[in-house]
Amino acid sequence: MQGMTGKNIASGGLRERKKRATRAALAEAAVRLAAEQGADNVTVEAISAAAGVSVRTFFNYFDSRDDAFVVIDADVGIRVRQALLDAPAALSPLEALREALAVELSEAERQHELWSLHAEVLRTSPHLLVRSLGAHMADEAGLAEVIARRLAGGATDDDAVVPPDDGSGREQRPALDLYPRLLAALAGTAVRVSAQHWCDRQDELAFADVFREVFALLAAGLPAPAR
Amino acid sequence: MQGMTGKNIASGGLRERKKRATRAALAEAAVRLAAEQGADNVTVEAISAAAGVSVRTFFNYFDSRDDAFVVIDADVGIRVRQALLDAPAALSPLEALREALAVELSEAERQHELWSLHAEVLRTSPHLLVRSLGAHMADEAGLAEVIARRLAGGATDDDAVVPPDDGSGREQRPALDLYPRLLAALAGTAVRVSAQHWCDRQDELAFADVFREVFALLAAGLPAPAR
DNA sequence: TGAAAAAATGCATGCTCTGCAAAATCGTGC
DNA sequence: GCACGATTTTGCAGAGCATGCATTTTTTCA
Repeated sequence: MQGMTGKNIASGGLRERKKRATRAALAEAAVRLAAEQGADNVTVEAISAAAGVSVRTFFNYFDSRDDAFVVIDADVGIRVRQALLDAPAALSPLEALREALAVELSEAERQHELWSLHAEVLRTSPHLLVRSLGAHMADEAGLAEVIARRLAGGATDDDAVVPPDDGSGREQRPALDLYPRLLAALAGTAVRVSAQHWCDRQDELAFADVFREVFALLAAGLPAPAR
Repeated sequence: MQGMTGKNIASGGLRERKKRATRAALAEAAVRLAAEQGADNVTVEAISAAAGVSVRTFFNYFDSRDDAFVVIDADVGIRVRQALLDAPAALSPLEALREALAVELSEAERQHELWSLHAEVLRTSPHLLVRSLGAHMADEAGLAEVIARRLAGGATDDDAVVPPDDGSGREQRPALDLYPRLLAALAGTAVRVSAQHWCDRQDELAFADVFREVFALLAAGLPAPAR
């Protein structure tokens, strides 16, 4: 494996691919085991064994055991933000938001079985549902930032994806404006509500369609940006 | 428990009052300690000691250490739901919701210092912020249920407060309608966004006022119920 | 006051999570 | 191919979290 002189294709080096694989394996193992025997009865040891790594390695990938149940796809947040930045300038912030999320949700529906199990796990252990909800909303902050950037006037300087908040909380940010936050909150709300609704009537409708409907309902009243 | 010589006044027996006090003491101790030395460096032992109870007792009140940082007021959810049920029938669901929450937020502002500390703790440890956000949203489900009841036609049969979801998840509920959920989600969103905004411009504005403004912005577009 | 109910406590136990250092693996230049 | 630096994995030890159970203390009410 030497001649890899120029191979930073889609996924990046081999090392990174392996990391993604390991992470995905851990997350999937966690969800499957939890669906079988209940999340509370699944130890980190069992998850690690199922994924073929050591316990210590598990904690190199997840901050806590519950994270493995909650964070199925670690960088969905990054992808959405990137999609927002890449969206054609002609789209209003709301439209761009709607499209970016709809695409992401359609993608998720491809792995229908895994997400179904995930939903079941969350349904049977409210403790994890709370964590999941919280995790979703943590993304809203990053979303608001990107929206603010877009509103501020494209700022196509680099289009480098905004990294997720490192969580240190050190850096005092310049007090985000209200409107971007409302947009982000609305988007998050739409995702959440449609997820709930979709979970109830599972298989009857396409997730993305439910989402578009809910999004439209919520968005109908938001005043247009001042610009 | 038949005698009960007419003493179930506002606070209910002495026993219950003591429990509330202990719980409050633990929560306050947790927040103060966390604000001082960082949440990560606060052990359950320290919290328990500060509140004057044993470690084992701590876990009789909170399911986990983090809960003590997050759940400052355990039954705010119950109060809001009760307020919704008690609200005059003349008010639209949105108005009732807005008033109930505004009252609650004003109450919270009375203990301004404690909430300030709480906000600081959440700001400095994102881990807890996620939990807090999740906890808020767990309330939305209960809220949606009460709203649905109100929409369904008052149903003043008993006006007994709806107990918080026991979290067992056993009972398959009859698939809540979409509209109540949207209303609940909107309310939760308003609380969250206004809390964020208020945290940035601390002391400049009254929390309740920010909330009303945000609520109005969000509500402006929600279509009226179909009935 | 005395008995029943509820709460607090101590103890034992298993699991979670972190820091540290050694071993295995990967990426790269030669 | 091979060696060297960088990254990742792993084991181990230790602190802290969380729960079940039996016991003691407190509250309630007759």
